[in-house]
Amino acid sequence: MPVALVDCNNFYVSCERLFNPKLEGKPVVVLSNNDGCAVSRSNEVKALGIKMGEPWFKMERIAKQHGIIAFSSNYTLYGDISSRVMATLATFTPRQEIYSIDESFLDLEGFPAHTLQDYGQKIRRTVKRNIGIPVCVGIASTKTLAKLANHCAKKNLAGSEGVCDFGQINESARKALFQSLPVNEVWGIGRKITESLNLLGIETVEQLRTADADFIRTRFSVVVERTVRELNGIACIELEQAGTPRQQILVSRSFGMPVVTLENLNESVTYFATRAAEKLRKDGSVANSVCVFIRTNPFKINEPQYERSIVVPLMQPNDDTAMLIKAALFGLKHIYLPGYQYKKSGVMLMGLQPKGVMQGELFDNMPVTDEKADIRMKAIDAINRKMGRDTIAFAGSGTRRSWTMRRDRMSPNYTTRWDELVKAS
DNA sequence: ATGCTCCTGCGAA
DNA sequence: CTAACGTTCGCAGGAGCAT
Repeated sequence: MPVALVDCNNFYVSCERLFNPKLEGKPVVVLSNNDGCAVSRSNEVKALGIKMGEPWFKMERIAKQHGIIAFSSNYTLYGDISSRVMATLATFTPRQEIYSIDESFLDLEGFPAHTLQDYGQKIRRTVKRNIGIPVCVGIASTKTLAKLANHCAKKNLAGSEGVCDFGQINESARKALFQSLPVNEVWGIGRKITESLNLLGIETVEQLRTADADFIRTRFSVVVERTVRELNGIACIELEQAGTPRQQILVSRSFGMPVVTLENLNESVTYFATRAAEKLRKDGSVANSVCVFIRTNPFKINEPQYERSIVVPLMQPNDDTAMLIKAALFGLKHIYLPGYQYKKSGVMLMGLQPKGVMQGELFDNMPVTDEKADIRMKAIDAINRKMGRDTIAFAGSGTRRSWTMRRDRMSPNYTTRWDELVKAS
């Protein structure tokens, strides 16, 4: 019954601080790709009123004023730290769901109820000692409630000291707490649904919990109905353990500067298709179609706008980079129009299925694996894994890459590159 | 009336 | 100096189509 949600505090900022302790106590922010928006904020930055997702250029003035230190996002570093945290958390439960780069659900079924608060503290201490990352723990009878409990732990509500176990608070305290929490704090209740709920007079978590589930289902959806039931302690959302492969793979980026020519778009699309194909093979899947899209900058309202995508079916379900690039470029040629300032492109692999058991209708449409291509891609993957990305690349992805994203504020890859670690020290 | 595929909207981190 | 606003994934529901 009981489940814990462990969530790292200000995760990307905490990763940066791990290798640069001078950042402790200072206002630190990590920016999204292309140094665009704030995606992780230290408590000092939050206190300055800077919101999640705020564009960097809008906060630059206040940032200079208060000495905010900004980093480009270093996903190689965060991914590596994340896997260490997750491995540590795995030792605390027989069943773990890694929900995101900085969050994990732990099944605590069978653990004595009165020991859970201490167990949560033990988890915090261990992660802090072994990895150095601060985390908060929420414990409750459903995943939705555990998320909410985690929020309370983060805000230090109900005297939680980093761990909040809803099983340990009495009914009247729980009610008061839920009445004080706005409904948008609930997992699954975003901007739009909050607006609609507010129009119906539902503004607090307690009001949503006591709402009529059938009414909520007809007025909203089965998803929101499940949320209401979960708030009442009825588990509707299963713990998902790793194993189910992805159904689609998307690789896309905004460009550091506007792109006009088909040649440059070709380069970017070749590069993205290459990255996507690597993920596909890592999953052990094949794709049956490739979607490619391009678009101008929607924030430049005075410039002519254009956005288009196209799906290119493949003859056979496939995981060969060369074939996927070919399909993507074929699609791009059809949707490209000259004369626009393009800001972004992307490649999506769709109709994914496991490579091993590609089902065919007996004779018709039987997938034939191209063994030579297979061996070629395996060799390239192995070399790039060992020697670094793009040691062997497809020529079409270019070498100057004028379109690559801005990353002016990168920290070194402390844990994955010896040379960068040495330079940093 | 029923069952599909495709597309869009929404939410999450 | 200016201009500068993320990425990736799954799910549900409705539209459109075929049967």
